[in-house]
Amino acid sequence: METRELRYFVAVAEELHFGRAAERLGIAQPPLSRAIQRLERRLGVELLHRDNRSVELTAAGAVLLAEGRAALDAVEAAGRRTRRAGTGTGSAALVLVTKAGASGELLAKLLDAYAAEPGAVEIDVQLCGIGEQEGMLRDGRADVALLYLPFDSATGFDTEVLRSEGQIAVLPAGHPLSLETSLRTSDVTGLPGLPPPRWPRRDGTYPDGPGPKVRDHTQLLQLIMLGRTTAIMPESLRNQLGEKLVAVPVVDAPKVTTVIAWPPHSRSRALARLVEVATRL
Amino acid sequence: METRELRYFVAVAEELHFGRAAERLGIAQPPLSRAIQRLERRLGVELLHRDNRSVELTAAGAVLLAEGRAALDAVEAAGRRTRRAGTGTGSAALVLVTKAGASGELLAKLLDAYAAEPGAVEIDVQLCGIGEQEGMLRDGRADVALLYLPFDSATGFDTEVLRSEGQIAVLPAGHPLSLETSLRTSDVTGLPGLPPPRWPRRDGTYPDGPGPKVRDHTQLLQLIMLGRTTAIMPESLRNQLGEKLVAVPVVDAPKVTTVIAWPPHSRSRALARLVEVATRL
DNA sequence: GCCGGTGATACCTCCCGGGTATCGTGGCTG
DNA sequence: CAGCCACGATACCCGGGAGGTATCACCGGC
Repeated sequence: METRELRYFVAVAEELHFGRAAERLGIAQPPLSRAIQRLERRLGVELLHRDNRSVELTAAGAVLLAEGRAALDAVEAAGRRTRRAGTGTGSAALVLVTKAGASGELLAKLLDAYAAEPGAVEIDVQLCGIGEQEGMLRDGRADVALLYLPFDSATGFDTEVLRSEGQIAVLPAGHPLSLETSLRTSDVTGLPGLPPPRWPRRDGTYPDGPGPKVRDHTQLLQLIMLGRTTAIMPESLRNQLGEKLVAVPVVDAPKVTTVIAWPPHSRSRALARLVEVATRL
Repeated sequence: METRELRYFVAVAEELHFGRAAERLGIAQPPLSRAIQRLERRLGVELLHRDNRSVELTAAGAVLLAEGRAALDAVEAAGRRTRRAGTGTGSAALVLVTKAGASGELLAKLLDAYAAEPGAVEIDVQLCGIGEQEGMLRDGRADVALLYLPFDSATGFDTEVLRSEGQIAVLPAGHPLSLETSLRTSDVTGLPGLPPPRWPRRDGTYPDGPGPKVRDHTQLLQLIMLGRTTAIMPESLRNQLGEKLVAVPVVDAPKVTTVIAWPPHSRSRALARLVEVATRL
């Protein structure tokens, strides 16, 4: 199976429409139809059910969509990482990705400690939005990531645990609950007039609900300050809170584990060193 | 990057010889040379250093070799799993792979429990040699595996722990140590006249050393019975020992953990059910 | 019944993958 | 030191297939 065929199939499977898929791929519709037919013939499997009015995935097609995406990511990663390894200054630079707005203190310590190592290479730190890190690691835009379980998913990566911490509720100063010394999750989520914030989904849309839409942490803190919402977050963010905000430990919230994650087949010397430094912190 | 180019590059990188690589690929040498040149030009990176007498990998080439193998496995997996999903009886059969000679008792319980579930699909059990399981899971020949840590590596897979057990030393009956109630690793490995067995490597060759070559567990037990070697193995294999063999716990040997492992992007209903049943055992 | 949208087919072109023949270059050997 | 040989690169040719345009076949809706 060639990657071109996979790309074509994934496009059609996502659009469920040959015309739009062809447009997205920058080719005409007939070659696309033929390519899919050939693919089906070669695999001996019906991938799409064409109903002369609508296109839908068969069970086999759903499998190929999931597996094909993963395979395309792997191919893309191979290209990107090779390019980076070759065009670099000789010693390949590493790309580390972490969530924008996450506690920078751990990252700063890691970068400092690594830079002090002999033979340290340049590390390119990329900040990205919620849930993007896994994709970047998978398709080669990044080599290593700091992930926060259980918010992020580290499935398919090798990981080392760096830190585990509790969570705090962030409340506007003066709120009745801000006088408590500890809270439970249910105390915070069910507050009348303080609905939980709504984070964007991967496709940029927001779930329905009464809470305010937020895109990042500063926005969120601002909204809490204004008394419009409240939130539960890792306790290492406590020192990023301003004057008007109060943090109260939430005893039954799940622990947040910070891990350093990398693709399992990585064999880079620099990466191994970075991970080693991280675990020694 | 097309998979054909990746296959070509991996062949050359493994052979470090264009002629042999071309032969292995079933094409002539000139097209192979051109394909590699084009790949290098497109990536803008030198992958191989041709010295008019020898071919060697550059740093970027080494990266592409590792990443390319992974990508090719992913593409192959996509094809195989799709084929299986389509040509099956409708409800896709799962392929479970485990080491030949491993304790079958846990597997039997798992298969029985799963078969009793409503909507259970047929499970094809494949036995394979040492260290082959990861490859089979990676390239789609299998969907799920029973792995034994720390012997096998589960990096890159999702896993659930099924069991953890100690290890025993297996000695010929009558051996002085067989009267002990517990041993340490160093008691067993340093025995004069009882060198540890040699297992084949992935390429079929054996490491050097005095011990006898073994291919599987029955062979190994036979050799222990003959007083030619001795071995340390998980205690669940105790009930496979015959008359002439004695098992003694090895207190400082690492615990052996049996896990069920599957590729992280699997979304199959049947697989999820199987894993759920396994964790309930 | 006509129209519009959709995927499939027919047919053409041209690029590129693959083949054979040959060259250029070094290392090895007699 | 000359000739040979091993090996990758180059030159040139051919055929298949990828991609384009024009058109058909089917069917739902007004």
